[in-house]
Amino acid sequence: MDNIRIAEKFNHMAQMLEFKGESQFKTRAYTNAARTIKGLDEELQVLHKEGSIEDIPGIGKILKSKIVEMFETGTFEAYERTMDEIPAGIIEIMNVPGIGPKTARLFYEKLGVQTVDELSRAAREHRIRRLPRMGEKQEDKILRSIARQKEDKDHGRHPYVLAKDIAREITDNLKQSSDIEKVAVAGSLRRKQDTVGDIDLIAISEEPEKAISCFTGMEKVEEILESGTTKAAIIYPGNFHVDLRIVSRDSYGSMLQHFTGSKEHNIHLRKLALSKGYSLNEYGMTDESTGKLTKFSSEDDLYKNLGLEYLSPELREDRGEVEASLRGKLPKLIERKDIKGDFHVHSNWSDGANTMEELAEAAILRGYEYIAITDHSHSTGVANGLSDKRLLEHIDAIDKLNEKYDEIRILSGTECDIKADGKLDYSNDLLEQLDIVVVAVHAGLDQDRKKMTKRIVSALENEHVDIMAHPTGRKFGKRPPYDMDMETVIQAAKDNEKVLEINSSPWRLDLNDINAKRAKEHGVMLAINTDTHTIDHLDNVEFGINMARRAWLEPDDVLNTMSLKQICSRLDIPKE
DNA sequence: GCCGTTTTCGGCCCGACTGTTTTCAGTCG
Repeated sequence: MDNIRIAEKFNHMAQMLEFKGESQFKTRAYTNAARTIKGLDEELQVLHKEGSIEDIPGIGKILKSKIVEMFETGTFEAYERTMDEIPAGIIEIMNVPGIGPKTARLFYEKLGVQTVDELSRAAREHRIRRLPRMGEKQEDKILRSIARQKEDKDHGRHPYVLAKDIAREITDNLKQSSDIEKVAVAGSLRRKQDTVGDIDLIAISEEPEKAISCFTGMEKVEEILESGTTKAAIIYPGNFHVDLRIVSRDSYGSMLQHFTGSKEHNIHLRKLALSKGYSLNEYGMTDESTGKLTKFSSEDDLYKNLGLEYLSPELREDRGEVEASLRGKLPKLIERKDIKGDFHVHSNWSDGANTMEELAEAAILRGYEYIAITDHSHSTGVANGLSDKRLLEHIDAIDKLNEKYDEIRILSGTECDIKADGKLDYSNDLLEQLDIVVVAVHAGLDQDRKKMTKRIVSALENEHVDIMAHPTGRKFGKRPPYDMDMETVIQAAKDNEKVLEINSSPWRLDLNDINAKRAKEHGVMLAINTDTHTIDHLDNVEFGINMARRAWLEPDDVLNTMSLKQICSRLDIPKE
């Protein structure tokens, strides 16, 4: 049982308890514990051996005993008992937007509805409207929600890069309006999460109702979900749920902070405010004893008033950032200007679109000191992987290219396949001739956890290997991460002094923030690579940096912030 | 179910919008 699975069980338990009508505080305890566990830097199994599970905030005696029970049996008794009490489809019904535990329970008790399909039928047959507090509109709303959910394969989440473009289009549109003074992106998009559920925008306007109708009246709006005097929500093409909140100038800082979240971060701030005698909301801070409201026009002022250093949006996940800020121990997050090169780039020797020259020139344009050309190895036949003979020619071609350029050093490399048995695609004799060896898994992705973990670890034990590329193999909308034990892989990287990649492709972002943070905590270095296949991809480094910042990475945690000189000495590459 | 330099009991973040109501419960973020 790893942390992710334990967190999932607790989340599921919380939903079942909600349905049963248990105390909201009890269900919240499960939800909080699940969230905390997901963000842990250590496996609970390890913490258990150290006897420190109960030190985790939000986990007390009872939840600890359930975790231990899961180590032994894969589940816990209360969970199984609750599962028996509740029809399996109920949770799915609660996941339909607009339907919460109370409504799901009402449908179950009065109509016997146990699945989403049965709910759909009940709505079509107009049986819903006969229930208390239900009507025609509710039936419509439920049917639309179910339809939207069905056509949405990605469970309402969109890759950051797509959401960013949509947000740009909408904010550009709103800026045209004379009733809107300023528009800003908030929510998970501003926190630069790898995927975002919906797009949150805030706008300053002295004419809120005009601003709202400008938003809901945009040409491409597919559906208006809600439209009030200060807030509206729409569906935009591509199944994007977009929220807009209107704010006056003097509360802008409070509102931006509030709608940037995360929810958990905000809850933490409000508790902190309460402990100082203030109540915090999206309009400002109210002194509990005098009732006086202080508004904040900037986020900076708000954080200062709470006794905190300014927190970058990427950190606002309640993963220890508030405590770190109180102690003045916030990380100095990595920035794009810190990046001095790229270690994962493909040329037209394998499946890239550009020549080595074009790649070198593009890297020079971006101010890089070095770039590694890492074409595929022969097992990846579909990508025109290099045979042993072509790899030697590849090395020669790079040598020649280096004679041409003074501004940049081109490193000879490979993205070498880790075969199913953990052996590498090239012999050690060949690998030794390269400046840098990046390894990756591309085939045989359905191996079981044990095999996959062993396969990766044995590659990391090879003395010539430098970097493990896209370590979990996930691709948004295509495939989940392959099954492996991240704890063991991170430990192997540590023991063998290997670097783990943050792959910057917006469809991969692998490692993600949580795993990258774990790697850092274990003292493993990371590389932010782009996996470039056409020169434009070099700019995807922006997305990798987003992940790195969310993982609390500082320049010293990242290999490609080093100068060429430092890289040569670390990787044992001849200087000329 | 968790937690505690006011508390081992009694708290647990805060507000907008909708649909159905004639004052509010439910949901969401």
